[in-house]
Amino acid sequence: MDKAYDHTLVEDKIYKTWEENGYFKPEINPDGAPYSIILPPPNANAPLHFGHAMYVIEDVLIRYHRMKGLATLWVPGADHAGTETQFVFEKKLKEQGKSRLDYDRDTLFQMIWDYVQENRGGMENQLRRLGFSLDWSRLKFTMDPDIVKIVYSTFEKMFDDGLVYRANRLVNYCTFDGTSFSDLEVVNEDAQGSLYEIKYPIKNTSDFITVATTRPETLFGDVAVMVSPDDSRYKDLVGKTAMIPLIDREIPIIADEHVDKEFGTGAVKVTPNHDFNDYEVAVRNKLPMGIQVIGFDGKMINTDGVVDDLYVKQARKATVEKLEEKGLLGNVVDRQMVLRKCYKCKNVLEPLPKEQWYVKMEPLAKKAIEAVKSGEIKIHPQSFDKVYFQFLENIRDWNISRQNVWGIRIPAWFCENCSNWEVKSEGAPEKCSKCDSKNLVQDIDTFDTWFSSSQWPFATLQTTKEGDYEKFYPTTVMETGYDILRWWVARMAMVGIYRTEKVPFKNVVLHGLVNDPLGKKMSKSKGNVVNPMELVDQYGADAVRFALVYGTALGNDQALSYPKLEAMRKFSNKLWNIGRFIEMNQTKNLKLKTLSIEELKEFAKNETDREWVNRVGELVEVVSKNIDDYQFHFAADSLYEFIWHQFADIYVEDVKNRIDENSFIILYSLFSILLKLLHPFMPFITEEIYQKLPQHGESIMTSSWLNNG
RNA sequence: GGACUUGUAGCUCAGUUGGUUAGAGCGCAGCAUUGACAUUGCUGAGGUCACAGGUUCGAAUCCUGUCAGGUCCACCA
Repeated sequence: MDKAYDHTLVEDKIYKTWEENGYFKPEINPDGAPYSIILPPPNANAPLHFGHAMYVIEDVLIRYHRMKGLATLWVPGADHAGTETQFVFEKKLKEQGKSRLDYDRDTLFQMIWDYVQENRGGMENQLRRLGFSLDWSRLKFTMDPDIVKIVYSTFEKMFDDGLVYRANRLVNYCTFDGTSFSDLEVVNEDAQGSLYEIKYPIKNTSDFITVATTRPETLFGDVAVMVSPDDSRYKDLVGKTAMIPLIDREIPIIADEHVDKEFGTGAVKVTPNHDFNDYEVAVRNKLPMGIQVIGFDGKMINTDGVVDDLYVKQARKATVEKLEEKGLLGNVVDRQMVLRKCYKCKNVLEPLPKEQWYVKMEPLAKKAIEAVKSGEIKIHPQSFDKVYFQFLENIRDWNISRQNVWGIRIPAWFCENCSNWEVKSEGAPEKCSKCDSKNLVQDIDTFDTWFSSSQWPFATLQTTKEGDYEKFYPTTVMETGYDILRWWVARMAMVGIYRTEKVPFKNVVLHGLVNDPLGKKMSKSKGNVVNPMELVDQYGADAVRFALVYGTALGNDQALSYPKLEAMRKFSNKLWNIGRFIEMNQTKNLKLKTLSIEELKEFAKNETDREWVNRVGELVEVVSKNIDDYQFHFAADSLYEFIWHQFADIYVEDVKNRIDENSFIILYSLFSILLKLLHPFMPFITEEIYQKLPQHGESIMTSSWLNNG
């Protein structure tokens, strides 16, 4: 063995051997009980970030259970990531001076498809470089035809069950990305704005009613002015007619509970097409919805020529100026307000009326809540179950339509003759089931990516290999970052239970975020993103893996620590040199032979040796228990402290001075056991040492956790 | 407004059902060693465990409150 461990000579070579020998497949333990994890599918076209490197936790679980003899299956996959990918692709187009609007739907889709196919391999090889023992023979992509088929059948079933419906409501619409979003994709941001007072003339009088608004440009879509029912100032005006300034359209003055008489002027304009609250007010008071005055391209429409074709921001300025000219503008005061922004492009979202597909969530949520309350699904750490319940208990219906081209197209057809919607999972319907018309047009929208990913556990297992679903579903563990508990985990629970009548996973294990060395969230815009692969190059995959697990309790965020990475690199070197010490002594004609803990208890005659046999025996228990309890940092900490500061510093130093045939066999046996205990965390170096020393099996990966060999 | 989470050594963090003298890595000081160790070993300094109460034989740990950071949810136009 070389004097120092060099990971660059080891890792790729070993991974290749593992993969070629089929060690990642559950079939290597054909008689074992099933243990399964579905990898949260990374975005197919993007390189991995540190969140993905945290999947090391899954590899620890898989490798540990594989060594315990279970039939372990870890299914890799890739996500088409609709909005994300189209966003990235459009940015590329923009660099070439193009936009999505320059292409027809099919061409654009094909371009993105090619782009994603080109990039897919990169992400997959990065998962390999991290040493993840994924069964690549079962690799799935969210756009595989068999997956799409399942997604379609779920949609059709939901439609038939009345859980999917089409409704014309206000949606969160991004006029830059050209699509609507669900409530989860809205980012609320505090901002400084202005509250404008605007005078609305009262019909047939010279009086005004003054409303306060942050959005003067939407007044063209007003359908009423409202006041609080118990506001004495306006009592006489309720029931009268006001005139919308600049266009002199007549609207009623109404009273509604929604109004806070202390706020602003106590009078509010009602614009149902451009404000969520106003929409509800209109429904409640049976008011008309009025006209849409902001288009889907972000430009004003239907303003009787006053500000038509101006973008919202310009329109606001222009409207205020025109109001001022006419003497209809009152005070303008600064106002702290909340802007609802697009999570992706950070522009302000417009509430706009649009017909979309919705999933009725309440019945689904009920069962998902029950699954956790009954303990059928366990969340680790448990404190996150509150977030889960909070989301599901207050859930609103889910808008699953996206106007992205990149995505799974919704299998719904509109009858242009009778306005009926046909939903068919297996190909276009020949004719309308209501009126027999053949004039059917498919919805151009695609599914929210999370709609397909909500089906991932059963969709993958139903399409990997014959018998997988029966054997491995429900999966044992779903491990992911806590940041997508609501986006993904809760939705998988709901849709999984709906489709399979079983929970999709028995345990949810949530890890924290990896922040930059200063503890700040890594983000491209801040420019503080560290590529995990560079650290793998520098420190080795084992050191990176161990550093991510060591010293951080499950579910807690961690700051990336270079000193810790360096410490773990040194730890691997320490391990290497214990191996080297053994190898060197072996050349002094000492026999290498490995015994199990039980055998060693018989074999060890002197008291010191017996004590160390017992201590290693205890460590086996501690590490096993901590992995069983998802307390990975305890396991890692115990291993680090014992191997270095007990085994190497004390035991090896002691044996050194009294080495003989028997003590050497004990030393070597104990070391072999330590290598195995460490293997789930540091797979490459433990394999390399294991194979450098004789009397071992062909791979530590497939060796037994408790029995030696 | 509601919820969650964090506050422990100079820095980054562990601290498991409350239980001797509160730990690790890095950093710092001193000594030793070229050995299995591109080093390592030994010794040491460094902590009012955010603050204030309370429960207890005993609190970093449990309870209440305060302060500070972070995150999420819901929000008055």
